[in-house]
Amino acid sequence: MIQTFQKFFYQFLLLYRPFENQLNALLGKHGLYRAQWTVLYYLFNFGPATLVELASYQSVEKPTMTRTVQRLKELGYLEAVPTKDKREKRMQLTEAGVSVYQEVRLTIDAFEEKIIEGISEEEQLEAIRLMKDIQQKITKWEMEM
Amino acid sequence: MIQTFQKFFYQFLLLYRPFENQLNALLGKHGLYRAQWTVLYYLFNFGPATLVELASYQSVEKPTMTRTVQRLKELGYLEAVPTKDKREKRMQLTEAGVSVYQEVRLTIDAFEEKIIEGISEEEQLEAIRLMKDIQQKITKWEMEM
DNA sequence: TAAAATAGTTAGCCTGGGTAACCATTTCAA
DNA sequence: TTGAAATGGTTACCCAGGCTAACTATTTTA
Repeated sequence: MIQTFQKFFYQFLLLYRPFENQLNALLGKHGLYRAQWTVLYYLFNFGPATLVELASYQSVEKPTMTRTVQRLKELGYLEAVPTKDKREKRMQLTEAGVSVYQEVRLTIDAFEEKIIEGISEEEQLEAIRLMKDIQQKITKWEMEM
Repeated sequence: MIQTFQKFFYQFLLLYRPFENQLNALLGKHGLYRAQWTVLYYLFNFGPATLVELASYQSVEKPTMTRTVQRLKELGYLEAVPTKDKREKRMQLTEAGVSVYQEVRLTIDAFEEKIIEGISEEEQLEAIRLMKDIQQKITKWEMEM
């Protein structure tokens, strides 16, 4: 007998691929990729962050984030902000970074608005809550393992 | 101003990585990966399918699915069923495939049940409907591009 | 103050996406 | 009815973006 939660997670996986494909297609026009985009999103909305903060927030390992950040730095979208602790590198968006984010945001907005059409704000908020909840439970599970 | 739908899709991306990480960790104990697991899931629940059907359902290209299917065949979990059309290869689970699916299912169930704890069946069904809806809209968007 | 912890990097691996080009077979239209 | 187009599948090869292991530099702590 097929359980509802099994369907739920299968559908989650099914949705991911076409979403990422289209996202990358749109980002590609600006020379960006998903992994870079989520870093821009984070820095634009939450302000400066260290590599460890970014890696932990996005659930990837430090070397993965090092590479993503390096690419964004090469593109001129990121710069270091000096801190007391000489080990850490706190990063923030450059002017170019802010303006490329805002420009790309328009393209992505058009896409996201289109595909979420017909779903009320309440439902969206409810879904966000649900996803956050699951994510927290995964973190808890990881710690217990 | 940060929009609700922007948050929604960012949270979606944020949830994907830790979920896939844990899924792969559990599957790894049985020598499997996410891409293979979703094929087992499909064949177990929906019965035999051709490569094109699988690829289209999971939104990947044919060569990607060819590779995934080949690995499952090497593991002895898949076999071809003869059809009229000599071009196509319709695949189904072998006995070993069925029993490995059922065995692994237990591990995954334990994980999925734990992390969806506290979310009612109604909410889950609602979320499934929502994700299916978005997926359809992405397909529509792709066709219009 | 020496050892442990933390921030970040480099090197090298692997999964699993993709495209291009191809073969075999089937379908369709002139 | 048959030649062209469409379809199912494969091979070869490229690339993003995950990972671990091992390292350096700095800070914290016992």
